[in-house]
Amino acid sequence: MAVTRKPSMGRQKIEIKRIVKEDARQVTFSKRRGGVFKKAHELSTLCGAEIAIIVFSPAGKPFSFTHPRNIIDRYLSGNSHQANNMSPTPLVTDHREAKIRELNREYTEALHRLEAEKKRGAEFKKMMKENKKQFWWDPIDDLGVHELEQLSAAIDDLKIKVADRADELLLGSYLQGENPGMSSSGTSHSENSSTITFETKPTIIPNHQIHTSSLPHHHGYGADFGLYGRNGIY
Amino acid sequence: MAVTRKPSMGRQKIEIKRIVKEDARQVTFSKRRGGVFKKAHELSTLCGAEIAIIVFSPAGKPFSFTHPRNIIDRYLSGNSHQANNMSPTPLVTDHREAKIRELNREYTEALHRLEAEKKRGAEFKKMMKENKKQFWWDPIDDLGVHELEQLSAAIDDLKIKVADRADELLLGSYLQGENPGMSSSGTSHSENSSTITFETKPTIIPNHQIHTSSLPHHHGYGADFGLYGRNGIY
DNA sequence: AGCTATTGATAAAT
DNA sequence: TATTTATCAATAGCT
Repeated sequence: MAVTRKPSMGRQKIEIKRIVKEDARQVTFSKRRGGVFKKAHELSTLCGAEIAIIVFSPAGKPFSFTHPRNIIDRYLSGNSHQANNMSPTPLVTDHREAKIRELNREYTEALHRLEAEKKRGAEFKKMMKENKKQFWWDPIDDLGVHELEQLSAAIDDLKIKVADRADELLLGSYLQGENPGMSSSGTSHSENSSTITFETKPTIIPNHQIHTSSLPHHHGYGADFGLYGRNGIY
Repeated sequence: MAVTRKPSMGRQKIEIKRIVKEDARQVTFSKRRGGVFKKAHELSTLCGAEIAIIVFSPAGKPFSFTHPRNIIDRYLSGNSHQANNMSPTPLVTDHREAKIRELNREYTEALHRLEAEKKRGAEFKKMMKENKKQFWWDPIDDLGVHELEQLSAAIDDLKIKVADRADELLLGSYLQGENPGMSSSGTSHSENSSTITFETKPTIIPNHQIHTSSLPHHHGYGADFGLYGRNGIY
């Protein structure tokens, strides 16, 4: 029954000017943000370039992409503490570090929750799998991969966000002339992180290398730029 | 002269992996850098989003793009002076690059797998829909997606919460020695006014100019960017 | 979220 | 490094 035709206008040319319709703007933001991040990833991969991007959605939500990821871990791991004895403002520094610890706690908590959610997801898939015999083909393992990808991206986002902010805080007190020295280089201690799955390592506070994830978000080293959060400084 | 016209192969599909040929890599970098910047510009213009990008060419030259222009500057002008004369440590750099390649490989691999999985998943869904009557239960449209969506929502909440908290911390610590009369109580989101909001307060002095090197700078769109050179933070 | 028709980006070749 | 061409890839408008 050739009922409704669905030719779709396809892509139409648009002018590059603010999209007025709130709804469409948000949608476009999401789509294009992904596009920019993807392009950034390709650029860094193809050319071995280091790149970092931070973008705030029209609603003020922060997103970031960096490649490669790194450095932040060291700051979070606590290596920087030794340098504090010559910080310009001990009180402020202490205060900041307290904040950071608190942040880490929240972060860890969040990761734990995510871990739980993840388990639930696994259970679900397992359940599904038990019924696979009824199908001529078993798609179970593949289903949800797309969703999981999103999950992974979300987790990475979270990690980066926290890391970035914490890093910013640290930089303020850490940069006052000091040499990190870092004798123990953070080696990839990761148990061969699988590709797609999300590795949630609830370990940020300890003093050693930590999380590594593999999807879209990474943090660059050296080129760290900090900036005020979405609410600016007002 | 009607020479044999060689219509050019036109664009060919390429794999996202490090381009070995030095020249080609540099050319691609230039082209794609421009592409990414353009995309960033469009994103910010279309959606009123704020964005900052910093990228180092394979040769180590820094490029940047930001919109609005001064987000980064504000941060750097207040904190970063003197941050860049630290040891670059070539050894570390080499190690880093190796690490980068490894990450890239894993990432690309992951993407490929995801793409394949997605495709298979889609086909399966389609097939299922056509034959769903044959099964005692249709897991595709119900469970899987629904569950995962909830999960995703939960994650979003966490992300927002943590990000908000981080912002609050950042703001708080920063203001400590600057503007004590600032209350962060109702800093939250206003339903709308998604316009660019980063202006408002030029806090801190335009100490300005950290070291922008001799940037072969941007695409002309947005702005400039300060940063700690790639060796800055070590 | 998925789908197409189009526009836009760009690998090759010059 | 810039231009041109032929394709590939991103995405606007819908559902």
